[in-house]
Amino acid sequence: MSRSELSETESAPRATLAHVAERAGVSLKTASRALGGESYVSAATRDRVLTAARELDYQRNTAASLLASGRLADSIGLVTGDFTNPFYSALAQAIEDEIRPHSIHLSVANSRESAEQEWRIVHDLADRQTKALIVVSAMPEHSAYLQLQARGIPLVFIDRPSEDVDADSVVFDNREGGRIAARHLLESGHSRIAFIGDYSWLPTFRDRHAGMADELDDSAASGWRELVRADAHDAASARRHTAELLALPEPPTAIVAGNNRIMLGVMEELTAARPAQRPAVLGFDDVEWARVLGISVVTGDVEQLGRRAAQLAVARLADRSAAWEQAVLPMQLIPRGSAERNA
Amino acid sequence: MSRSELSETESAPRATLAHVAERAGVSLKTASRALGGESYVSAATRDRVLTAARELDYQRNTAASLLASGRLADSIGLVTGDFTNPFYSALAQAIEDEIRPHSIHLSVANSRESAEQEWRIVHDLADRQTKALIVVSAMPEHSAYLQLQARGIPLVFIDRPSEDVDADSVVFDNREGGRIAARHLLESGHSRIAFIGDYSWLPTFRDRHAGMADELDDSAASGWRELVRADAHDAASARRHTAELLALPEPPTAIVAGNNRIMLGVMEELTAARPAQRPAVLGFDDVEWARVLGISVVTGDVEQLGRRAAQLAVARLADRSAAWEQAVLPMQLIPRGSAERNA
DNA sequence: AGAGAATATGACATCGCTGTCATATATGGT
DNA sequence: ACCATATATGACAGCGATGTCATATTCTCT
Repeated sequence: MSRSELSETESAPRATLAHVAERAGVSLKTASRALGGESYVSAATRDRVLTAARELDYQRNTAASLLASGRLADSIGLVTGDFTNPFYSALAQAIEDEIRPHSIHLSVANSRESAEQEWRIVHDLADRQTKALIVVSAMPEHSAYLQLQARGIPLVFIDRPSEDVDADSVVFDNREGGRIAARHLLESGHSRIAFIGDYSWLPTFRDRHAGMADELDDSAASGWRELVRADAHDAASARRHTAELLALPEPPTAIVAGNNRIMLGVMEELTAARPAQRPAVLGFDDVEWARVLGISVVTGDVEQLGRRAAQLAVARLADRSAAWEQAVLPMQLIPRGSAERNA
Repeated sequence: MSRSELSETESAPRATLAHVAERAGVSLKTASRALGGESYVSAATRDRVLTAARELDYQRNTAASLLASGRLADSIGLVTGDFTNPFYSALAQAIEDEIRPHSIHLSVANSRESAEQEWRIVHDLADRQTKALIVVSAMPEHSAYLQLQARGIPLVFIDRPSEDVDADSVVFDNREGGRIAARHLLESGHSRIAFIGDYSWLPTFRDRHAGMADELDDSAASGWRELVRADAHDAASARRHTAELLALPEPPTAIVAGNNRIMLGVMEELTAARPAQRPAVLGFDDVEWARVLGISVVTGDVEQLGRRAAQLAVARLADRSAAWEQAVLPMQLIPRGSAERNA
């Protein structure tokens, strides 16, 4: 560590409070008071300090400030796939709403659904100011997270639970969601039901798929498994899958879209292709435009999902001896007509 | 400041590295190495330290860590209205993409379009670790930001410029956007053109409105000013305005929606009300569902908007002597058919 | 005018951690 | 065996700010 001489050289890389104080001709503490907006500083002095600070391009060193004042800059990190996905941004909103009253900040970072990127980000966050992490993980297995836990950083898996690491998690009851979707379509008289889903290794995909199987395997729509398409995380690939399904000799009469990205792709294709027999559509995740388009969806309360995760993270910060909590939130059907059409 | 005795009392409020080291029977530095993942620590020692850390619920004090290591935890704060608005979340995404390579973090906070809340948030961010602020301001005037600048915190106004504070800003050319919208509708043969806009004090509203005036006041649609409705920031109020416009003796043949929230409200009302003469719709801001619904929009490149703002903030961090920059990005029409219908 | 409060300012230790440098022990090659 | 490396560990100072406490310097108000 190099010794700083406080000499009045012309090119100081970073001005420190000492420089400002020297320039303003006051003590360190007085300068601190002026910059910090404390009382008991005369107007003249304050002005001199502020001017000196401006002239020197002074920026308070937050780390030093926090350390000295004992305040700890709590900040929670949120790692999701991509904020252009309204599911994730709604999550961020809910979490921020929940933690602001605790005066905890939210740092966001996006993995773009890449495991490597996720790992890099998580490390970066952990190395810096983040006190706890809330993660929608794009990693198939999570043993790497063990070292974070060992470092004492609370971890909350959200939307996608971890199967190999003990940690708090908040998820929807996706299996039941799958059943609800299947039941609704069966009741609407569909017998050729397709499912376009996420990455097949995702717990959300697997659970929703399993739930549908619960209802469909022994039903009038028992041939459904031939109509399952997976690994469509973005709208473009969902669109391709849709086109493919529509081109089948006997196309599905109903399509279940595994998430809102997929729902978007399906709708884009249906809009563009205008098939003679427009299949019914049932989506997972609710989004604002589903209302406008009258698309029925199976969804959970995303705000709750986020808030619950934030609560767990905050609680962990205070007491990490508590037992892991696995919160499971219900899903429900919001019928809007799209799944009943053309039954 | 209280003196810590390092006594082996049972209820330590926060374990410090010294406690961990003591418990593991190693020096401070060795404990630091083990926790920090440095090399040159034997496996046995590392285990002992990690165990001690876990037992004591140790959390590294980030402020101290950053201070000692000289790293500065750069973090930029983004203040927007509400992340459920895809415009804002797209902005966040773009900013995050831009600053991550600089290993700067993004802290997000939402004002919910309340000036007071914005002020509270901004202060909070400034008091903590945030090095620079990017703000979509909900404040009609910004003199309050002067003290932040005096404190040396770079400020970038985004989407909504400030008229009273000198700072960097990045905005769209909204006036030209208004002209483009008006021209397009005129060319499509409309003569009763309505405009439902944001809060009337917003620069975005005023500029778009002015741009429309440029084209419409002396045109076939010169009566348009009677069909202007303002202060509809959310979908619900936009919906009410739409209903009102549709109920006029001579309803508009085209509606311009001042932003994506408003566009949503307009579409909801049109879907629900199914008017005999469905007016053409032209929106500001592009959103994913506008494609599906075939809604023509006037928009700028939101990703550029965010990236540019982030670049300015980052540049400011390095050199705050540069002149203020006012970046203005172009807007363009994306025709999708909705504005030409029923002309 | 003088006592007591309010206002201004400074000296100094200290927050909790990591960088530097010194030292000690293990390992390996010849 | 012996010296050169590689591996492990610790002592200590110092990061840049703020809290505490002491000390001056005004202001009141009798």
